[in-house]
Amino acid sequence: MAKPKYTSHVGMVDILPDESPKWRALETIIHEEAAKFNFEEIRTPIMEQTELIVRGIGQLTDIVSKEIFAFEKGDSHYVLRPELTAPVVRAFVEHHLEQRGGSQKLYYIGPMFRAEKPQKGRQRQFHQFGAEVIGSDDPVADVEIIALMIRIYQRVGINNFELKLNSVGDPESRETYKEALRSYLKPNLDKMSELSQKRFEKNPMRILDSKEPEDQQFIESAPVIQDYLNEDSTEHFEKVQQYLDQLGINYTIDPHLVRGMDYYTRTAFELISPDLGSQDALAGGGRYDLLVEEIGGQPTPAVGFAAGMERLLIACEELDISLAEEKTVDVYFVTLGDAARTWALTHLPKAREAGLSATMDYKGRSMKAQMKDADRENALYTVIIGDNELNEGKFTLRNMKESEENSLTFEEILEKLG
RNA sequence: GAGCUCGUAGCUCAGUUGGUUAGAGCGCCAGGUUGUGGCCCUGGAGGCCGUGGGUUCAAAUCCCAUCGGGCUCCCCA
Repeated sequence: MAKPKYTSHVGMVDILPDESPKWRALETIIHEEAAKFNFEEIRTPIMEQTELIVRGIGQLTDIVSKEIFAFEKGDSHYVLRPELTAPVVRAFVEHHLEQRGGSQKLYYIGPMFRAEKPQKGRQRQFHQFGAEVIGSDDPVADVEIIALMIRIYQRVGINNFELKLNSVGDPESRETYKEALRSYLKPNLDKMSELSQKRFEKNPMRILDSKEPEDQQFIESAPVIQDYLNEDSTEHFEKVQQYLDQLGINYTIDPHLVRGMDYYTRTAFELISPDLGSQDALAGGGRYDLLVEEIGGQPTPAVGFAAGMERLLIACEELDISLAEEKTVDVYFVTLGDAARTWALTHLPKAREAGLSATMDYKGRSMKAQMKDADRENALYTVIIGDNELNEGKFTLRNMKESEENSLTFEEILEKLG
């Protein structure tokens, strides 16, 4: 096929009319379930200051080091947001949302941008929904976040997934653990992957996440963080597990689960789907008790999740779940002649005021073509308007499914369909 | 950043060891029915065979490059 003159950028895809209904259906589910959990929606700009994202997510993370779309204009440094936790926290601090009292329970839906090579379940512009509880360090908040996340998948009809859970500790526990990890890894460091060697000093925990084959033997018998958690973190982690048990939410503890953003503390979790192939993470999240302060606010504990909408929709495809029903239009005005077209144009608003969806042909085509169009548009009814009908004030109402016709006044038609 | 693979009509794809005007199904438009959709029949529009270069009397077909898609590694949603 000859390439069109203009195309969308690599990894940035159009959501076309045949696809948009399922997106809208998914968004409706997210809004409804978030509302049931009493979360409020927040919408932040697509672009943020580079410094916020770098500080918030971490200089050494993959996201910041190689996946950021950034550019300058005048003195301002812009980035297209790669995730929304840091921006939401920025908004929380900037607008003093803590003054609203209680814990802020916020959720969002929107596009994110990461400059990666696209593949299945990975686009450069992709969409996430997510939720954050800012201002509580209670394990109840962690569990409510997880419950909301899972609830949305269940509403959609996706039930086969695995929840992986870990605690990455508070700063104190983490330092002790990192030291233990370093002394364990050090003797063999030269046998490990280049990537792991690079991470050794600054972020040795990410080594646990490595998939490099040469690293595996060392990772397997590495010390686990659970043994280094202090009393507070241990208790928090146990409470989270206890509450999940009480809610009947299944999970597996994965001591090697370390997430890609530096800001996580204590609870970390991921939702994995066997229906996705290589990019199998449906959603992920955790607690980030230090981020608010890092960004310039008062020390404020928080926890949240983010979920990939494309991946959710891929899972739906695999599971034959259809989120949206076939589109229909209530009534299609079929016109014969100019007088009929004028009549139709001026009566469409009346049908719409009566609560019906209503349309007509825009191209002055033959009756047969109009009927065909009405069929293609899944019109429930057609109203046939010609000279006879205009003279008598009665129109032919055709039920397209039953192929039955009645001769009725316009008022009778509205009453019947309304 | 690395690897594999594929680019022929709007879509899904045929195209025989290179050989005349490049095909099918679906979709689109129109007619068969001068006021009736779906089924059927007939016809039509629509392709510089991704792009550029090379080999050859001759290239959709062979070679090189390039761009784009898909998949994979890394990492993440």
